[in-house]
Amino acid sequence: MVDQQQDFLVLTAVSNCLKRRGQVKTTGPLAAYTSSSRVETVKKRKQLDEHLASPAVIVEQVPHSHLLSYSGLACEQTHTDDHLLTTVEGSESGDEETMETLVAAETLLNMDSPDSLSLDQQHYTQLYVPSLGDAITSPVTHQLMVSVEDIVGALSQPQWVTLQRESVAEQPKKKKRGKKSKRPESPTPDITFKRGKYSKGNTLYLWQFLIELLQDRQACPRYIKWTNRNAGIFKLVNSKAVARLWGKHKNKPDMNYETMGRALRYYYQRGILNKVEGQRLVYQFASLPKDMVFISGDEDQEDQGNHEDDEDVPEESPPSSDQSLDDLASYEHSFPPPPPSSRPGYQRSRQTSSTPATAQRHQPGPKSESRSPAQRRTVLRPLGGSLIQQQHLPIVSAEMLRTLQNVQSLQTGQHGSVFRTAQLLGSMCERQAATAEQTTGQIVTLQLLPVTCPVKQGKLEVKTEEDPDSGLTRE
DNA sequence: GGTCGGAACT
DNA sequence: GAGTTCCGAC
Repeated sequence: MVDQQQDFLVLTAVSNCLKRRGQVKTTGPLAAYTSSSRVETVKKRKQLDEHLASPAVIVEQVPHSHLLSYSGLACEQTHTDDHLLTTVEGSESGDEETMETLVAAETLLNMDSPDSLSLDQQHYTQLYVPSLGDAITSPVTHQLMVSVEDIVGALSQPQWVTLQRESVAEQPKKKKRGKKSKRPESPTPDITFKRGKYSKGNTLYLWQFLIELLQDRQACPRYIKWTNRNAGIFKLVNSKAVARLWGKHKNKPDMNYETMGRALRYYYQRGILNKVEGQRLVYQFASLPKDMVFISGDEDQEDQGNHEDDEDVPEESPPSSDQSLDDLASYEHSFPPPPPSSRPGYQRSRQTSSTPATAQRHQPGPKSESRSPAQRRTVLRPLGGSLIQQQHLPIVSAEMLRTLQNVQSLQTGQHGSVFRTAQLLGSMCERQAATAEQTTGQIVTLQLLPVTCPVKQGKLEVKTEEDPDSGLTRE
């Protein structure tokens, strides 16, 4: 039984990892066991014990299953389908309101569903180590585009990077007319989030929302896109659509770009955003989470400082800014939000999180508070050491590796079964890398493949499957 | 139509 | 506190 539970320790983490990556669903006792609900942990462990004799986990590819995680729904496809059939409420007349009836928008906006996990919860993997007696909440790193080396290095690196200001932004900002703002500076949040900060309501701040969109293949680059991802510069390709989505998220049906833009402008004062002058609808994050997921082809080719990472061709031609909001309809109909594992900025250590602004405070340079427009120019450092991998090659989740690290830190004698499992998984990753390197001739990051992990009598069997995306075949 | 920031408001 | 709404000016 101990071995079984230890295997579950690994399987739980693996399952969580895969679910966040949107590649799997879990059913059976493990699905419950891997719930992030701490309250239910003990109860579910009992369920686990009762079901250990039966096949404990089914891991399989689920199209768009990450949408479930994104919206905090249970990882059941049937549930998904039901949800996808839901019609967004508040349909209004007029062409611009077409999007209001779109299904996927609600999915996006269900990010703050009361049923959804808090961001904190989503980013913690709960490991139950029977021999330790208590549930251990292990901070996990969600990093989709990373190399193994980067992952290792990341564990001791700051979670936010301060972004460089483009040269165009070095121009002194024109002095605004009128009096100096008497509005008190809202204190820039500290670099460390208190756990549970987002648990109430799960409402995203606007900057978080934008980052979410920038990591969503359906929104980026269609409605919002990077124009220079290394500098954190993005453009609201379809400002109306973005504002509409924001309004939907905030339950403000009258939201428009003018209003949303005011909120964005307040970010100037707080050092969260900069305006890229001379370019309409173009803003810059003062800093970005290091676990940003950059969607392939979401960056303007002409604006890239570094083209090494741009072998990807945009999947779709970016629309014009005045693109009909009907386009948003197609987006929302097909909207598959990114898996939680790719959620930005919320790379939680045990009790920390951060806003871009707060991260900046930890960088050399002017304080983010009370900065003059000229002071807003962010002191940049290159992102060469970033976790963000420059090439979009097969990857392995950092969470997975973290899990392996956690497992491997255990005592061999006490957790032999866990060790064996970790070794098995580790060797699987190595084989993936070797195969990929042979195929591409490049240094390759690892991608965790969909795996089938039936538990039989306390032993883990891992079968890899062909990865339909990479074209690489594994044993 | 985008941008800006003050002011009052939620 | 973090926007939202409205506004006049550019």
